[in-house]
Amino acid sequence: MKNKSEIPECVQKCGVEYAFKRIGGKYKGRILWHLGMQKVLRYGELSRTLPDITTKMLTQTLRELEVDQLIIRKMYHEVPPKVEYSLSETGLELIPFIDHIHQWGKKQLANEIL
Amino acid sequence: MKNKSEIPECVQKCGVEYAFKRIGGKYKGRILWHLGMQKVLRYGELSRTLPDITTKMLTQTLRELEVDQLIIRKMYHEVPPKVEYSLSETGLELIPFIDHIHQWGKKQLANEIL
DNA sequence: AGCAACACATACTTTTTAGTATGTAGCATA
DNA sequence: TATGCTACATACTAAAAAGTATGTGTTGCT
Repeated sequence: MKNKSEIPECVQKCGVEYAFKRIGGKYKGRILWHLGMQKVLRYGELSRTLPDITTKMLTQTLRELEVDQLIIRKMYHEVPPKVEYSLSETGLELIPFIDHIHQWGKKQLANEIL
Repeated sequence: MKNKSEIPECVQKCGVEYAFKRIGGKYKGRILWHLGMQKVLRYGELSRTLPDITTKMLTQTLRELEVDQLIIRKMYHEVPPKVEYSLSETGLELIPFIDHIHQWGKKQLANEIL
């Protein structure tokens, strides 16, 4: 499987495939979820909220989400710098689904403990 | 981050984190989706439905889903062998959400083309 | 002059995930 | 005897993702 033309059309056009590529990263779901709850978060706030994510991965993941237009990055030209992240329109549309999956996950976790 | 005890509690208990681990693989979403539509599929049928997945990855992914109790594997002791896959109760609960994300993905794909 | 504040960047290494190629079982049919 | 059918297994390699450690810029404060 070398180039795009060799991949069957049905695969390229699959919404599930496409969606999972955009939100399937290790941390993307959680970042989107927190932005969905808090509306606006600064870089440092996100970092403290998700302490297991290294700054490298946090920055990288935020960039990907920005390029994919799921989040909006607003920077203030101040010193020390200030950057705020929030969901875009498209990102907002994902919140109901992330909520669904969150409920499901909580339920599963609860069952595991029993 | 070496062992579980070093990971903050809030992270371990996060339903979003947990859910993405279960269904976040490269192919898991699509496999679940197809099983959701077709109810029951044999190994070969799945393989033909998802031709870009190698047999190694298909088998491996199906095993993971089975261990996670999202799908059910039913084997018939015949020659040549016959194995049927279907969603479990828990797996079924994911269908509305996969449907949601499928709609979202289709919409995004449509926008991209314009 | 030195340090803190904040949001990163970068080089390098390790780990994880996926791909390639080939092999297996057991029976039926040519 | 050879081949096909089906659902895999396994060894090895390559690629992708993540982790570690360290560095950067600007300004105000001490």
